[in-house]
Amino acid sequence: MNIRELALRSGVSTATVSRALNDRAEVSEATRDRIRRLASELGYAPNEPARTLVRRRSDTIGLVWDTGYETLGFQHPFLQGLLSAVRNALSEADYHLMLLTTSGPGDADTTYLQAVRRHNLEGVVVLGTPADNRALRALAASDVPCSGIDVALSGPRTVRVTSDNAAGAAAAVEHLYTQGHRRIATVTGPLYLPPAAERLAGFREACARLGLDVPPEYVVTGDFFLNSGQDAVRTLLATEQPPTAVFAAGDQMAIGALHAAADAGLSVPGDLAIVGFDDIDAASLVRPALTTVAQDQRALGSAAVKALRGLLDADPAEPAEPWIVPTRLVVRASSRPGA
Amino acid sequence: MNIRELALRSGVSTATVSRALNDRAEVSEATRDRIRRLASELGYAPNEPARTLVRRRSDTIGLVWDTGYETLGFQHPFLQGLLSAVRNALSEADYHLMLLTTSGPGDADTTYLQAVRRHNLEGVVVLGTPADNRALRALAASDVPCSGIDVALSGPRTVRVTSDNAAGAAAAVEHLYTQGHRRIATVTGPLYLPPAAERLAGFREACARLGLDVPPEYVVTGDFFLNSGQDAVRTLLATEQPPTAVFAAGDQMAIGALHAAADAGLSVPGDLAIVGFDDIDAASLVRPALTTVAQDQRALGSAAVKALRGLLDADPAEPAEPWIVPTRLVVRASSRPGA
DNA sequence: CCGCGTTACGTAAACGTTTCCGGTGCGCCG
DNA sequence: CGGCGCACCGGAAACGTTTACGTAACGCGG
Repeated sequence: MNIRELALRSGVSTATVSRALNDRAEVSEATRDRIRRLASELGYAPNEPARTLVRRRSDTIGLVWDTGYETLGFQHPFLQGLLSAVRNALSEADYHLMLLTTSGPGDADTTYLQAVRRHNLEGVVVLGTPADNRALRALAASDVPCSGIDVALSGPRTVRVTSDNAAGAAAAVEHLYTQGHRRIATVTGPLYLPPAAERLAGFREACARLGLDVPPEYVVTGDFFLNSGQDAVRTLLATEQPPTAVFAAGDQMAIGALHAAADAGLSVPGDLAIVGFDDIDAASLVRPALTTVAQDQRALGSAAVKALRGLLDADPAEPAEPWIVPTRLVVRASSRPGA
Repeated sequence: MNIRELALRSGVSTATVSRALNDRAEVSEATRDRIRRLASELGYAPNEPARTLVRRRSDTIGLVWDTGYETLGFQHPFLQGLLSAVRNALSEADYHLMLLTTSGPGDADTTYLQAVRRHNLEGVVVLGTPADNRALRALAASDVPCSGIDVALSGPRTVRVTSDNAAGAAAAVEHLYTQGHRRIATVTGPLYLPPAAERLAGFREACARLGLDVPPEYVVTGDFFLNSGQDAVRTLLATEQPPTAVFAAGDQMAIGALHAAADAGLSVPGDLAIVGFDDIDAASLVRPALTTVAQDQRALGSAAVKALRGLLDADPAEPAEPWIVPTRLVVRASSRPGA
């Protein structure tokens, strides 16, 4: 069932059918309706490859997400929600989605780019992948529009969308402050990662604004994993003036902090309040449930495709400015004395 | 840079170039190498839409995954690993991956099918989506090969791949038995879901084989969410002969069980041992860490594409039998007295 | 030397669309 | 009533491949 057959059955030419299905003006309303009805009756589906061949655009964008769990590095805490959000935002804008891969690490360093060119992709969104990937750098350096969530691409047509890490961290501090805490420590992520650095900056800014002293030993760097949070709190509790609250820049570390507090015989939040970042699934499952700075996954996803679409019909000359989406503080038992 | 231009620069015809790049035999080794070198020099990438148009196959399979977190029903516990595994297995087999969507709930009930036909997809794998979806049923009923992970499609060319739920549950029971437990209860998932039913069956089989009595009140049905596990254990502890161990058919319910035990002042695993199923991220984060029946996500993913490929070049007449991939018991503190 | 099989390549026809360039009718203004 | 614009539609050329078919050149047995 192709357009020719449909044209025969409708008694018109293929040109008219094409115009009818694509809502062109040069076709009478009567024949348009007739053709459409017949098309859906016969279950006609236009052949996309043929369309993109002649139109020279595919209405398809690519999705780069290549941190398999095999690479034991940083792993994005909530891919699932992000992916869902990106998918929905794209399908609302009538785009199709194709997953990209560098098949194997030792492969050519242009694989992403190759795939984009082969399929006529109009842009890509990059998700939770370390930016030091060779193929990714080549892609960003090209003229392909790239929108990275939590990853800073450097290239002529790239844009970064991210949560407002600084404001989120600041909100955490303010929350602890209003709960009466004055000695607040933090455990950070690896500071070469932009989100980790921004969260620390927000922490410092809020403390300064509130007039809180932050002695050097109150800032300990972790690696976003559970153990580093546990270790950090252990050393924090061994200081002369232990903090009464700690802000962990990631939920896994925050849960590690929970464990360290329990090991020390401290009650949370009574003796030590704890706030995390991300709102991963486990945050609401642990006991006490974790207060945390939630990232709005849906907003991140749709911002990423909005940013990408902006890139698509923007002047390639002017650089796009980053998209910052707000966070939301979710107060749970780990910081709420009443609970 | 298309094949014509490449042919001009190579001094041969487009036919020869095509043959050289596709490893056809009717081309001399010398010219083949020359053309390939030139192609990679010029950064030539063949136009996939044009290829699929003439070859009538796209080398692309679709991925159905439409349980947004918005539909508050059952959500697959570990999409991330599965997706990664599927992607890797497919790219190793030189297939491309396209994400499908039914844009909106009230849409036509043939959306998946439409997308498959439009893009010439050769098959789809279905992931963590409730099977009562209209669009999904229409897809399964068609002649499109469908491989479902943890979802039983009914149609002429469908296959289901799943963990060995029964054996996994049995392994959990055996483990508890060798730890000395004789009064073992279970909290199940919704029994209309195949995995939940199979896990219960495995539980019963193992108990029978080991000569364990399973009074009716030892089997309580939950909904895979945390609260149901907590409630279940609360009622279990209120029975005349409370169990000394409980097998929860999902990790979230197992964590709920952990909470209920803590609320009752019971120590885990001393007073009550707990085993879960799935090995979600949180399982290793909670305290005590959860013993659980881990599903092998990588194996599930690659089994799904193997099953699909089997479907592709199998006789459509004979029905494919399901693929069962083994589970692995991960023993952690919640069932190990020594810890 | 003729015929024939094989190897290596070229010619051109598809694949299913979209769109440019027309070409009908028809109404309407002058 | 002639001409002109407009609304509607058809013919055909693209888009970039693959591949069936044809055809040279060449080796080789008879």
